[in-house]
Parts: sequence; C-alpha cells; structure tokens
Amino acid sequence: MRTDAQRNLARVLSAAEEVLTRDGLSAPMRAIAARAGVGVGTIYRQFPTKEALYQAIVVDRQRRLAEEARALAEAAEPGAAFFAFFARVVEDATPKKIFADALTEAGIDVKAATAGAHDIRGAVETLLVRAQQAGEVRREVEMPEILALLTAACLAAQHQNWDETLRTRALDVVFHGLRP
Amino acid sequence: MRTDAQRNLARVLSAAEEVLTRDGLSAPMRAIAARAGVGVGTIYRQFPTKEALYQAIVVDRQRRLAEEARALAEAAEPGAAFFAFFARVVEDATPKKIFADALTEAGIDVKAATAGAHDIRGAVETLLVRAQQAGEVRREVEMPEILALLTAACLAAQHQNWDETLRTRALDVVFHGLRP
Amino acid sequence: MRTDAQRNLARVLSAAEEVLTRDGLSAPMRAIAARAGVGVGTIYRQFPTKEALYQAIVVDRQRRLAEEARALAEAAEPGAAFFAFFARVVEDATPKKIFADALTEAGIDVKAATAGAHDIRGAVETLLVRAQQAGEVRREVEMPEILALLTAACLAAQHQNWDETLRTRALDVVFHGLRP
Amino acid sequence: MRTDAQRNLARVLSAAEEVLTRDGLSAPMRAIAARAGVGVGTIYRQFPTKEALYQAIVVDRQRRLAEEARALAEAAEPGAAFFAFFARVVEDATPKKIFADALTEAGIDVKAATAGAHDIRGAVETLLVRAQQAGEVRREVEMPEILALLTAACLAAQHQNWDETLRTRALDVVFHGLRP
DNA sequence: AATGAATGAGAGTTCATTCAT
DNA sequence: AATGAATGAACTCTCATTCAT
Repeated sequence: MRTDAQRNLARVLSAAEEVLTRDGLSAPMRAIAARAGVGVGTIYRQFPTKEALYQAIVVDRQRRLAEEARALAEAAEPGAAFFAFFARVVEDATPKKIFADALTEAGIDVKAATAGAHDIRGAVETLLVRAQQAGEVRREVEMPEILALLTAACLAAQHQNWDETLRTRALDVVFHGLRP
Repeated sequence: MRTDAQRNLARVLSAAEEVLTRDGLSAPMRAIAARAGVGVGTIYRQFPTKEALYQAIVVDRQRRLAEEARALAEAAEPGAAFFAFFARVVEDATPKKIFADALTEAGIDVKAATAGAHDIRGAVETLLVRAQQAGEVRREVEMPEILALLTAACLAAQHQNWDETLRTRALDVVFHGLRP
Repeated sequence: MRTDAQRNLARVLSAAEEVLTRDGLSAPMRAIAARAGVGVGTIYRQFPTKEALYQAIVVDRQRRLAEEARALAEAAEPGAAFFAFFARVVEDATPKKIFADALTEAGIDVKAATAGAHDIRGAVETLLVRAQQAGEVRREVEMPEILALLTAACLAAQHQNWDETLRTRALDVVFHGLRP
Repeated sequence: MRTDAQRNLARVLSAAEEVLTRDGLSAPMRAIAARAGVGVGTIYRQFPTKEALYQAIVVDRQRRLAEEARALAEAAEPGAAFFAFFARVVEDATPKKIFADALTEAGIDVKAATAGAHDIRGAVETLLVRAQQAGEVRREVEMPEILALLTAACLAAQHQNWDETLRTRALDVVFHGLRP
C-alpha cells in the first residue's frame, strides 16, 4: 500500500496545483479530488485542512525554484544566468498565482531560508552575488528588493495576464535598473 | 431622507473599502453592513450585487488616482512629478489591494481611457510624456509597461506588506531602470 | 384629500389585481406599488398586510361576479343564462387565478353568503333554480357541486392555460352532465 | 453507505412530497430536510435545485398514476374501470396538489407521452378507448378534455379540500356528461 | 397623507470537514 | 486505506414591513 499512497500523494499535489492555480483558492476540494481521481477523504488523510494542502504546494514550488536556481549557479555567464532565472520565473508565473506565494514566503519566512532543500533564498542569493561579482548587477542591490521585485512581477503577470511583449518590456525596465 | 441616504451611501462605500481591502473579496456583506452601521438591505438598495459594490470602489479609486495625476501634471519639475506620483501610488497601495485592480482595469479597459473623469491612463500618460520631454525618463519606455510596473509594485506591496525601506529600495531599482 | 385617497385606493386595487394575477402571490409589494404609481407606504396605509390586500381583491371579484349573475337573473331564457354565466366566468378566469379564490370563498364562507353586495352564492343560486325550473338543468344538482365545478374549471383553465377549443370541449362535457 | 444513501433518498422524497404538498412550493428546503431527518446538503446532493426536487416528485406521481391506469386496462368492465380510475385519482388528489401538476405535464409535454414508464397519457387513453368501445363513454369525447377535467377536479379537490360527498356529487355531474 | 429608504429575518445554495461503510 | 455521503454553518440576495422625512 506504500506505493499506492505515494502515487496518490503525487496525484493530489499535481491536481491541487492545477485546480487551485486555475480557479483560485476558492476552488472546492471536490474539484481537486475529482481531478486527482480520488475521494475527498483521501486528501484529508494527507492534509488536515485545505490551507495545509495549499501550503504544501507552495513549499513544492519553492523546492522547484530553488532547484532551478542551483542548476544555474554554475553557469559560465553569471549575469546572463541571473537575468535568465528572473525572466524564467516570471514567464512560468503568468498563469500561476502560486509562484508569487512561494516567493512571498521566501522573503518573509526565516525558517525557509535555513531549510536545506527549500532554500530558495540562498540559491537566488548565489546567483545574485555571482552576477554582482561579474559586474553585471549593481553592488548596492540586495536580496530583499530582488525578491520583492520578482514577486511583484509574478503577481502582476498573473493578475493582468501579461503577454510576452509586455513581460519583455516590463522586465527590460527592471533589468536596466539592476545593471550598473 | 435624502440626507440620510447620502450619508449612508458614503458610510457604505467607506466601510466596503475598508473591509474588502482588509479581508479580500470573500468578506461577507454582513461584515460590511455592520461596519457601516446599516442593514445589508441598505447596501443592496444601492448596489445590486457584491461585485457591483466592488466595482464602485475600484472606479472611485481610479477617479482619485486620476485626480492626483492631473494635479501633478502642471508641476515645475516633470521628472520629479512623475516619480513622485509613482511612489505615492505604491505607498498608498501598501494596505489596499484595490489600487491594483483600479490600475489593472486602466490597463485593460479601453472605455475607461475615454471616460473624462476616470481617465487615469491619460493622466498618467501626460506625466510620462512630460518627464520624457524633460529628459528624465527614457524615450523608449511606453505606457503599457508603466502601468504593468505600477500594478506590480502595488500588488506586491499589498501582498507582502512592504515597509518603507523595502518600498524605497525596490522603487529605486525601477526608477533607475526608467531613467536614461 | 378625500378624492386623492379614493383614486389611490382604486389604483392600488387595480394594480394589485393585475400584478398578483400575472406573477402570483409571490409578486413583491414594490411591483404593485410601482404599477400603481405610488409608494409602498401608501398601500400599507390602506391594507395592513399583503394578505389583506389579496383578500380585498378576492372580495372585489366576488362583487363583480355577483353583479354579473344578478344581471343575468332576469334573462328571458334561464337555461342559456345559467350556462352563459358559467362559461363566461371560466373564460375570464383563464389568465386570472383570483377568480378561483373568489369562488372558493363563496363555497366556504358562510358570512359571504349573507352579505348583500357580495352574495355571489345567492346570485348564482337564483340562476340555477331558474334554469332547473325551466327544465334545462337536472333537479338533483345542487349548489355545492355547481360551485365546486365552477372553481375546478377556473383553476384548471388558469393552471393549464386552456385555449378556446379546450375550454369549449371541457365545458361541453360538464354542461352535458348538468342537463336532464 | 449505499444502503444509507438509498434510505435517505427515500426519506427525502417522502418528506418533500409531504411538505411541498402541504405548504406549497414556497416551503423552505430546511423544513423538508428537517422532516426527512437529514441536513439540507443531503437533499442538494441528490437534487441540484428545489425545482428539480419538485419535478422528481411530479414524475414519480406520473409513474404511479400510469401504473394504476395500466393495471385497470385489463379489467372486465371497461366503463367501470375508466370511471373508477378517474374517481380514484381525484380521491387521492384531495390533499395533494402534486397530482394536478403531474397531470398538467401529461397534457402538455409531448415527450412524456413517449416515455415508456411514465406514459400516463397513453395509459389513460387505453382506458378511455376501451370504455368508448364498450359504449360507456361518448365517442366524441377526446383525450385533451379528459385530462383537462381530471386536472380540474384534482386542483379543486385540493384547493377546496373536497369531502367525500362533494367529490361524489361533482364527479356524478362529470360522469353523467361523459356517458352517452 | 404620501414617500421610499432602511431593516433584518429568512430564502436557496455551497462547501470544508467528518465519519460510517 | 479509501471512499463519498452527510452535515450544517455561512454565504449572497430578497422582500414584507416600518418609520423618518
């Protein structure tokens, strides 16, 4: 039964991300359960409340973002890597409100900064510092505003449904402001 | 009873702004009515649905923003005026989700751009053009990204509850990116 | 002010009959007031409750039906007069639920039978007796079933929206059953 | 939980029939739920709206009426069978407004006439034709007026709360009118 | 005397959560 | 372990009735 349970957990997380992302936090648990092909009771076995399920997705996002950031940390061109990561996150965020929440927590939650696997803050900071050392980002820029700007772009991209043109033009301004 | 009705309308709008702003669109109508010191029926007399009440507040916001923008349009220093308006909006937005909705509509709704009193888009554009003519903002920057960045900052300021320091640092980057 | 009040009373009754008849008892008082061109308060000055207003209309109907019946009581051909009255009531009832209520009260309410102006029961009975004396209606038929059948036809005509053909065919059966 | 669900469905239908029949369509869902000993949510699980619940009862009535009619279709004396069915329906209808609605639908809805199990129209027509072939009902009488008269009697019986005497006397007239 | 704004109980309906199966 | 039927509080909205103007 271990395997079944694991598969169900994965299914639930995936379905919840899809449904909550598309319909907002007010989406019914039934809809998530139906998408996952399980009963609502099965979700409640894993997550005591809807809020807990949402948090689990946010944490999952953080983990994936941190992974991407770490993957770019070794890149040959630190400046390009940093800006690519920034743009990539905003691009993915367009239809996904949850990205912004993931980043919000990263900016606020101190514990998250220390948790190894989910240390998105540390991973992004590595990118930032390397880009600064390469002279591609101004030295006086610090992490809080990076996360703030990243969150802002994600929120607005999702809220206003930015198309590619608008995303490019808006990020151009931000990147211009980050460069020396 | 004309006077009473007017006072009640004002109370309702004020209470709705406060409550919806604080608790989001999911705040119950009862809560708004209680805050306004009226019965729920009194709200429904003026606004047929909750959505209509929300829209009324958004429109009111647009009007106020447009007024502020127009007031700054004659300022002696166009660059300072533009950046001051930008910063002012974000500052006010910090606890008010509704600013972002007002701006989102301005970016999307074409009709809003033509309605005299609520023409926030036109008012901001005047500020932008004058700042560009004064050489304080890059010529290639256009209205869509201005509204997108303004919305983004408002959303994030509210979502993450930006303090003054964070707001200053984040806007510094954006303003740096807008300058030549 | 007496004239104004009287005119308002007439207007209210007329509007109430129209609206309640068309939309049923669940029609809002506002709708009736609007149709009458008065405020709701004006209705409540004349009728303490919605129920009282409805009763007033029923009584008014009874009065009119009784008048029609009395007018036919002197007719040359008693049989034709009786059947004509029966058919006439059903015809008028088609879109007017209130006819049936007026008749129902006539069948039940003993006081109504004694009240001069509203004595629909007495007026119909005169028609019936004369038709029986003329040999056009069977002697063993009595008032209770006459009112019951009349009510039944009115209710169904309104409920099923009888057209002329159906009304004629259904009443043919009833009239055939009443004749010797 | 299949058994519980079935029991609850039966309870809900039974309670709904009783309450809607007694208090009309304006009876609150809460009252039905309380009568059935379940929560309102349980009703909404089976019936998406109050209207749907009402329709379910009407359809159920149609089914039962059609069954009774079919049972009588083989009877030895066609005339007696037809009149017995007519009287039986009116008798049962006395406290049940829903019978009339079931019949109204039968008279209007063409689809109902083709649906096997609910084909009340077809079942009654069989009774009628056999009674006519046996010379007990006039040949010129047709289905539309039969259903109209049946509905009328049911409506009035419920509306005026006919007692046995009144029912007998009223139906005597109708049956007399149907006979040659 | 007339108005209609205000009230608030109560309507239908939804959905997070529980728990019998 | 998994299901989904059941629960009922809470939601938005309506409308009979009251009462300040």
